[in-house]
Amino acid sequence: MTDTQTLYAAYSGIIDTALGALVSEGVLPDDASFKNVTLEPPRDASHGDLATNAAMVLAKQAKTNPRTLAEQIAEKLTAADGVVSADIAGPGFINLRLEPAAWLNELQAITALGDDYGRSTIGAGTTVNVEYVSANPTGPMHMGHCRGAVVGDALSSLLELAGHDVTREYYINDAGGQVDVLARSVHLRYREALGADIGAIPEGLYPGDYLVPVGKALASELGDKFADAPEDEWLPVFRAQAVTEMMEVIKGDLALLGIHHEVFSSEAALHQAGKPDEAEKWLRENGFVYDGVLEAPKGKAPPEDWEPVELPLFRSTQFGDDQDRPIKKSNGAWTYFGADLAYHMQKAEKADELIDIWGADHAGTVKRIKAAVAALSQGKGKPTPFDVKLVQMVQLMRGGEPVKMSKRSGNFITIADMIDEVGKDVVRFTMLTRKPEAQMEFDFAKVVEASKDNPVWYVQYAHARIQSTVRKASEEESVSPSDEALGQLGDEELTLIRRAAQFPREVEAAAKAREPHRIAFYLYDLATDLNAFYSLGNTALEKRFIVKHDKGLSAARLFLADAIGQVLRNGLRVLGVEAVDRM
RNA sequence: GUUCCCGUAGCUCAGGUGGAUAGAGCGUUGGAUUCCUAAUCCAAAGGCCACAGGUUCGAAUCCUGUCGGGAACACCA
Repeated sequence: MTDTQTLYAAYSGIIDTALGALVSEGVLPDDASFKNVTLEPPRDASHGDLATNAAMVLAKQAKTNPRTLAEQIAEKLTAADGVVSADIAGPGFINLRLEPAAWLNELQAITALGDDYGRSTIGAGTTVNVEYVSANPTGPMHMGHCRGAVVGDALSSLLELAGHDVTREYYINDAGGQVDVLARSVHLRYREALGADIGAIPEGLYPGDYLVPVGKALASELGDKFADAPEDEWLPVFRAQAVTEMMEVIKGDLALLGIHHEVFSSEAALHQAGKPDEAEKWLRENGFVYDGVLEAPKGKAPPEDWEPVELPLFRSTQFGDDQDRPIKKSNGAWTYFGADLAYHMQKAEKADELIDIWGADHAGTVKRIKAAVAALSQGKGKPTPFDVKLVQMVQLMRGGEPVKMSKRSGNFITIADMIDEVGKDVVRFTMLTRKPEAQMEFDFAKVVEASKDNPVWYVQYAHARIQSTVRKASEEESVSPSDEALGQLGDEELTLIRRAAQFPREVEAAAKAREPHRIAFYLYDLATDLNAFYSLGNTALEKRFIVKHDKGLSAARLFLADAIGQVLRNGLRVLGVEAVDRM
């Protein structure tokens, strides 16, 4: 092996070669598909080093039964380099036993590849646009935005590691009614800054103190020329200014989380560029948009002012939606959906694939936007895969009690508050310790606990332990180990190496499934193995990483420790969590 | 009423797009330290994978229905 190749990649290749040989021998058909063939650790380590389901998956295509095919595959595999034996077990699994050096090579691969260990090419350089956060620019980020932000960012990093070219994008909703409300709220603060007595903030405006400085800035910049002017004179000015200020606030909050988007797209700019009109024109020509009358809302009392009106409707029912959806309002303005549809068309022009991360409260709009992307991208001859990931609610707790929040008074828990209290790493890691589509609790007391019950702490602790050990080593112990020394590593070390070797597979599986949380769980398992091995040294001095009077063995163990540390770092980097050296 | 998500050990959760005997942590019980970081480790007990059907060599995983929990059902964003 001249190239540095990871173990699973190498043996996947060997299996492909064996299967290829069977194709040329006519055992398997020429058009056999190997796509469901997997190579994985056997259920029980005593079965061997690697297991493949190839025979079971391909039996049908070979028109034979799994065990017969398994024998033919096993024969080829036994002859392969580095394979000691290939046994058939259960319904047709093939268990491979490897020469011990195979695993030791993996350690060398980890060290040689360093930060690139785990990097994959399955993404094949395709471009993926991940849109996440996209919080309305009306105030600081609060708790509700946090999970989607972290999941989107970790997913982006994961896809990059898996070989995709990722664009992180933020959609600024700066065109709807809520930014007018923002502008009015700022105007009030502006008058306040000029000395007016504004009294209580009226119902329907944003009451938060964070607008006070914006008002002050505008007062000193503009003087009092808009203090008593009619609204239509100052509204555009205040709106633009307020959105700019709020985006600065939001970018600051995101930076606290370690998140940086490459692209910020403005809804207002989209309108100015006439994108929604373009989209509508195309959709009408192709029969996806027609003028029609909406049905009254079902299942609950219709709004008092509801009356049937003819609107331009998008045929989302063709794609499984309950009803067709309006792209324009009766006053002629675009609906959010109308603009969003054009926005996705714009994104699809620049990327091979789109992913949106949304809060679960938007679940009801998934069908229509997926329908729109399907209609537009297929129609334009470039079908673009598009996935919407919904992140469920986070319930904030403190010592088992729900944290009360009142959005009305502007007294909500901001992301800045959270990070201030528990730190960025804790927030990020904790958000990734549950699959996103399940609801979760975030307990301020629990997440800072220093115990095995707290995954963030536990994983960082494992890394700090390794670093501490490495620091303790003498110069002769810190050298590259000889082959003989590496050969002294036994079963207990192998358990650890086996787990480490899973990392590249874990990255690929997580990337394919678009599930960054798997990396968090993997790291926890790796940390468990590390701590288990480390503890052996508490009762048996000869099992420590650093063994007195045995420089060779110490060098081999330290080499192992270093490799595990490298894998922990690589995984934590995907999650955007610091790998600390001391705790 | 409709749509979406969830239902796995007493509790909190994993479970690699169908594979071998169902996995962790907490809690319970019993152990381990001349410690390179014990904020740790080892072991035991604990399961009708909500329920009922279906698909096939094989289902916690896929399909249908039922029951529970959550969320959303504007021309709002």
